[in-house]
Amino acid sequence: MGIMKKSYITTAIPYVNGVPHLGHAMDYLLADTMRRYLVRGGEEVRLQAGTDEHGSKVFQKAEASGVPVEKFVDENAKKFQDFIHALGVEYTDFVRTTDPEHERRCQEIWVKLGKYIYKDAYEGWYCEGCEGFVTEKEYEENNGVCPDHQKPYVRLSEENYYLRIADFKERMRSAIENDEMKITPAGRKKEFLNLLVDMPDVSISRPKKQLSWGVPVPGDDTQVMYVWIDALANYITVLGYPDKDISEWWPAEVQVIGKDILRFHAGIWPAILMGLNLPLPKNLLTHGYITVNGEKMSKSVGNVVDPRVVLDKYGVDAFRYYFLRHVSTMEDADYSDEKYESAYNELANDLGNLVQRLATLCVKGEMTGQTMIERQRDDKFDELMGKYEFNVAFDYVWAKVQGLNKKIDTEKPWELVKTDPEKLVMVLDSLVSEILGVADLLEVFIPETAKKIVEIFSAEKIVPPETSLFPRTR
RNA sequence: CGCGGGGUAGAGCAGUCUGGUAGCUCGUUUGGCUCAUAACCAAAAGGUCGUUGGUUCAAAUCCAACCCCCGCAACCA
Repeated sequence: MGIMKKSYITTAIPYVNGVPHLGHAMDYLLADTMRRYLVRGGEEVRLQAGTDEHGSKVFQKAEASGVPVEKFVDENAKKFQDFIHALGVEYTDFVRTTDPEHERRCQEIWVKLGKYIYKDAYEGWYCEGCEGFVTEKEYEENNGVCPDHQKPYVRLSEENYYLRIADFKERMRSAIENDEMKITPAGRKKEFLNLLVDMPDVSISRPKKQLSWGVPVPGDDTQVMYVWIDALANYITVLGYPDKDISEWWPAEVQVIGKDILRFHAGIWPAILMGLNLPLPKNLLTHGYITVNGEKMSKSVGNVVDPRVVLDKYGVDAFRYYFLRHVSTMEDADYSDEKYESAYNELANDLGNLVQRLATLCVKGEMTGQTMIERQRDDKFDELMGKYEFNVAFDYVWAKVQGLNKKIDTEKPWELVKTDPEKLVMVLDSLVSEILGVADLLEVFIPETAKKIVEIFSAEKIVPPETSLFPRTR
């Protein structure tokens, strides 16, 4: 056996301003599915997760709730960690941007990027009440007066540090075009390449008086890092950069992101990496949004679905089943309670019932369990997983589940019990071996259930589970 | 003339890049089965593929024009 191949997978780090969201769940599920798939193929995989904890919004929110900001972010980081665990997602590394090690490493990265950073003035409309700038569009919509403070905006200019994106544009474009850094799906790649043409240099700091809760800019007491370097660098600081040689793990095999943050991960992040002379990630896997009953989730409409509530409804594997099979890996997709329930019924009817009936038949045939001796290669499955079409791959596995139900009907083992005990054993033997093969594939998507199936059909004596895998709810 | 996504069976979708008998899941109807969770299996019904025109032996697919729906300020992934 040679040395195990090593792969690194990352998830976007959520801003701890809010609570876990269905979008975060997609990040974690996709990354975890890929991780399980690679591990199944014999690779050693590190999966990063983390939280983005700086910024004035977090600071203000902590103040408003009367909690010290350190405690506030501790509590919120914990919420996300609990959530990730509840999803059955197993990360190997967790990074918090307020971790002193991360902060120190960010400062070192800033220094290394020195020659691509310059200072310039930002000029815009500013509200003295909000202590913040507004966009030109907001200015026009509010007719030049801040609606919160009834004060007219003033034209103000402030000093910011900028990262010179222009220096890297050409290399970024070619890396994306020739899939050196592959953006999936292809449509988003095109979309971003268009966007890249006009991409301006990016402001990477704020005056300290405006943004106190953040990483100080090295060598300038008056400035604090704005989100970009602080947040994006997490992917490598968690590996130990720049203290450690990270070439074992970096470049990442895949970085999972939502479609809204593609521009930062395809535009700013590669600039940082190039500035540090580090290779670009091999893949950016971009997923869509989840809508609810066909509508965009929004706090003001009040239709935000709390994933933790959904999770509690039928358990973690039902959740994973829905969001990995019935939600397109890359495109937007819809959630509704009705659809969720109907998906649960599929689990119960197709898979739960299959396990139940096959185990019962095995009792009649007095079957002993099998251990899987050799994993079968499955080219079709590998092809789909390789394209990150997880939902299609899941469909493909599900067809195997349905195929087993068909096979039982065709072979009629319950008749063989009376007529042909020898053939019965043969038939059941092959069914057991096939269901173990299916369970092996299912482990990638619904690990808890897969494990139960393996336990049942590899036991010394096969018996149906005491409680069915997915009990009916109505 | 802003940008993007979409319009295929009652519902949700695939197929469009690379033209060749229109497919999947759910639902509906009928039948089968009784090992199983009112499950499972089989068969059937159901579509002028948004509209119009063009290219072609052949168009859901390629080309052109048009119509309709949904996103694109902020909270928010």
